[in-house]
Amino acid sequence: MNKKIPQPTVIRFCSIYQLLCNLEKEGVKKVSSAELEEKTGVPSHTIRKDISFIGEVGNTGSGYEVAKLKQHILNNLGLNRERKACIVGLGRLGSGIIQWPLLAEGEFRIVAGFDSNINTVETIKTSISVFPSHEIADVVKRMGIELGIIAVPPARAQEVADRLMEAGVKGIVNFAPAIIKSRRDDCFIRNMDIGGELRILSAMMGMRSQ
Amino acid sequence: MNKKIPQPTVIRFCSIYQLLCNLEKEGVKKVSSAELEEKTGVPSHTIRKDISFIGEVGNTGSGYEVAKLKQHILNNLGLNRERKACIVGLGRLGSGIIQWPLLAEGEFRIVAGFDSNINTVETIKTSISVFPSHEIADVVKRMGIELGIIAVPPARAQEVADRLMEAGVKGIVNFAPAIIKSRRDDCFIRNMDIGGELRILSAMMGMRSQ
DNA sequence: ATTTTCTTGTGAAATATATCACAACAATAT
DNA sequence: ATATTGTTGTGATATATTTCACAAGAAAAT
Ligand SMILES: NC(=O)c1ccc[n+]([C@@H]2O[C@H](COP(=O)([O-])OP(=O)(O)OC[C@H]3O[C@@H](n4cnc5c(N)ncnc54)[C@H](O)[C@@H]3O)[C@@H](O)[C@H]2O)c1
Ligand SMILES: NC(=O)c1ccc[n+]([C@@H]2O[C@H](COP(=O)([O-])OP(=O)(O)OC[C@H]3O[C@@H](n4cnc5c(N)ncnc54)[C@H](O)[C@@H]3O)[C@@H](O)[C@H]2O)c1
Repeated sequence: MNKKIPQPTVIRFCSIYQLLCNLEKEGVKKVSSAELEEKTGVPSHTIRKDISFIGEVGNTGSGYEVAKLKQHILNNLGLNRERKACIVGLGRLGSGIIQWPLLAEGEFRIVAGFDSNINTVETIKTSISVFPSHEIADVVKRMGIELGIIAVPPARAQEVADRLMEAGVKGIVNFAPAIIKSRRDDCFIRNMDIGGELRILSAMMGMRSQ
Repeated sequence: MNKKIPQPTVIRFCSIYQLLCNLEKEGVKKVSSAELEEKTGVPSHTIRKDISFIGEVGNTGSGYEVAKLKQHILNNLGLNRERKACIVGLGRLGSGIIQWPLLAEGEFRIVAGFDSNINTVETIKTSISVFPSHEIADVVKRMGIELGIIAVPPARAQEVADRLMEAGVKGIVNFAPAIIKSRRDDCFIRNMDIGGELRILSAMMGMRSQ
């Protein structure tokens, strides 16, 4: 363990973590790599290899304890403290998302919203604080915000991302159908675009092989 | 060209396609692999290697014509005809998504919605047809629907996916925070979960290296 | 006309990831 | 007690992907 964890492994861990949360809610106590394969489609030897990067945590002969494996992933992925997030763009999508200020299983909390339209800022009804977007730098630093969610029109996405990075945000989820680039090697970006996902599916369908 | 296109290449093409659409709207006519690197962060040699899988399309010395490269990707990814999609789960998220029946740049059209709550089906105000979810198999076959979007609670996601696959859907975008598995090798699944994306960012942040 | 500057396309090499195969051990059955 | 079955963890191997390096050709400059 403690070697560098491959990126595909990190991404699978995040899926498996969600699965473990759901299993725990169902009252499942133990799970084997074969059962995880059955539920995720990821081959059991890949799952075991993944887990080997974060140390021995299973029981030879009887598999993994759900709670223990979950906690182990939590610790190794740095999810064991709540991180603060903000959202930029309070239109239809953004104002929907802030209705769930707690995200994932409570590992993230949206604490601030921004919009360039002062009218939106003044009239929106929400439980979190909202600000005009020229206050991004101030508020992000003051509140210790580490993550940003972008829900502005595509043509504005890169400039908003640049501002968030400038303010010190270290991770960005972008909902705009625009490819935005990290200009800092200490900030990571994930794009979430339903159109893009449909294109990927469409292309895979045309090639008949996962 | 015409070899099997690697999956990471397919995914990058989908990003680059969106970028080319946006560039075209801005009136940009030509672009080089170095400029694409500047805009996406993907190294120029990777971009050129990717493009080499779909044949020669650039001009030595002067780069790529935006319209031509875009069309070339469109053809090779099988995006050159509109595909029909349906959405299952017409709650807050699902009823929001059907307000945009045309997705991506018009390559996809949502033509039907389903919900298990008959009251929702009867009262929802929308321009697309809605049905109780026991009619999934019928409607999917009748309308020639190829893609499904899942927006039901996580505990219901796998059963809905199974029904869609049974009905003949070949690609699924899942918004529920649940890992769902394809039980058929001719159906592909993409999960879109903001919580999962935040976890991935969080993990990357903890490891300081993309 | 000739030189210089760009740029693509692609085999070859390097790196990263996934798969295999099995020793080691625990649980269960006989 | 012993045999059988089930399961993990991990080196070794195979496969996939990325990066490199440069020939070849077009455009621009001189
Ligand atoms: N709504 C959806 O279901 C959906 C689906 C797919 C993609 N998207 C994408 O998500 C993004 C948001 O969609 P939407 O429907 O909420 O759009 P919207 O037009 O309703 O809202 C955009 C908001 O961003 C604000 N804004 C604009 N420029 C800004 C800036 N520079 N700084 C801060 N705020 C700014 C606007 O004032 C507005 O409130 C868009 O990029 C859209 O393409 C949305
Ligand atoms: N709303 C968001 O912004 C958001 C954010 C993150 C994740 N999600 C996820 O997206 C999914 C939908 O969220 P939502 O807020 O729209 O939930 P919701 O409760 O508002 O809507 C769910 C809808 O699904 C229907 N449904 C339930 N079981 C069904 C079945 N078996 N077949 C067909 N329809 C069924 C319900 O009748 C309801 O209309 C959930 O999994 C949620 O966790 C939503």
